[in-house]
Amino acid sequence: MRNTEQKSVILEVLQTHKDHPTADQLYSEVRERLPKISLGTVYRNLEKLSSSGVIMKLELGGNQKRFDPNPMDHYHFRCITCSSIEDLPQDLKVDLPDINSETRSNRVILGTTLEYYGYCEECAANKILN
Amino acid sequence: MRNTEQKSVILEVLQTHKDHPTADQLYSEVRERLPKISLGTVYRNLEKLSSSGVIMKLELGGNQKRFDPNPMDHYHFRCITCSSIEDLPQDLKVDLPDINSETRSNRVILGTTLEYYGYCEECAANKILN
DNA sequence: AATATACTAGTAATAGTTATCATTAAGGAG
DNA sequence: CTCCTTAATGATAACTATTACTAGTATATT
Ligand SMILES: [Mn+2]
Ligand SMILES: [Mn+2]
Ligand SMILES: [Zn+2]
Ligand SMILES: [Zn+2]
Repeated sequence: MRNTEQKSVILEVLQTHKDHPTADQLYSEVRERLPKISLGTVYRNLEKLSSSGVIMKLELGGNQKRFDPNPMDHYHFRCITCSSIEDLPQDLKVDLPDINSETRSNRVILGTTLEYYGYCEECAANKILN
Repeated sequence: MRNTEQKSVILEVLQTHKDHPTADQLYSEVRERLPKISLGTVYRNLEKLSSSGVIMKLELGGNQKRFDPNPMDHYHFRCITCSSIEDLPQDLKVDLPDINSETRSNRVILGTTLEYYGYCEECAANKILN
C-alpha cells in the first residue's frame, strides 16, 4: 500500500468527523483540498483504509455505507428520520451469548453489529411540535 | 389495503421460506405461479406487508435487503462468504442497556438490530479444505 | 536515474430499488 | 348484480450508490 496524498487527505478529513459521513460527503469535503480528486479514488481508499483496520466501514440500515474514523468495536444509534448515526459510549459493552454453543453449530464468528434505531433527540423534539 | 392475488401469493411464497430471501429471489419464485407479475409489484407488496407488520424487512450488512416471514423480534447470523442469513433462536434475548439513561439523552428508541457475522458452518468447512 | 507497478482521474457500467403512468380490477354503494 | 371510485398492477424509465475499466501518473525501490 503506497502513501498517496489522496489517501492521507481522505483519512485526515474523516478523522475530523465525530459523526459517520458517507463517501460522497467525504468526497465533497476532500475536494476543497484536492479539487481534482475523483469519487472513485475516495471509495477505493476508504475501502483500503477499512480493510487494513485504520478506519471502519459501517453497513447499518439505510442505503448508504458510512465511515467511522474509530475502528474500535462500539455501538451506534441511527435516526430513521434524519439518518444521523450517533456513537454510543465505547465502554458500553453488552455481554453477547455464544450462538454456536446455543445452536450446536460450528460457525466462525468474526464480529457483531449492534444498532439502536429510532428518533434522535432533535427529531423527537420536532415531532412533538407537530 | 386491498387483497390482491399478487399480494397473497407473495406472502405465501415468502412464508414457505426458512431463510431470508431477497426481492428478486421471491420475484423468480412468484413468477412460477403468476408469470405476468412485475418486479415492481413484488417490491411494492413487500414494502406494504412489512410496514403493516405482517413480515419484516431486514437491512443488514451486504447490499440487498432481505425479507423475513417472521415479524417477531429476533437476531440473525450473516455469512460474509455466501451471504446467507440464519435465524438465531427466538428465545435468545440479550438484555440491552437503556442508552438514553447512559448518555442522558431523550431519543425515542424504536428497536434494535443485533447481527452476528462470520463464516457459516458450510463455508467454514470449505475454507479448511483450501 | 531508471524501473516496476500501485494508484489516479475520468468515465462507463452495474446493481438494487423507486418512480411514473396508462390500464386493470377490488370492493363498497346503490 | 351493476356501477363507480380508486388502489393496485405491469411495463418501463429513472435514479442512486457503488464498482469496473483504462490510459496516464506518481511512488518507492533498485
Ligand atoms: Mn462510531
Ligand atoms: Mn429471521
Ligand atoms: Zn434525527
Ligand atoms: Zn456461508
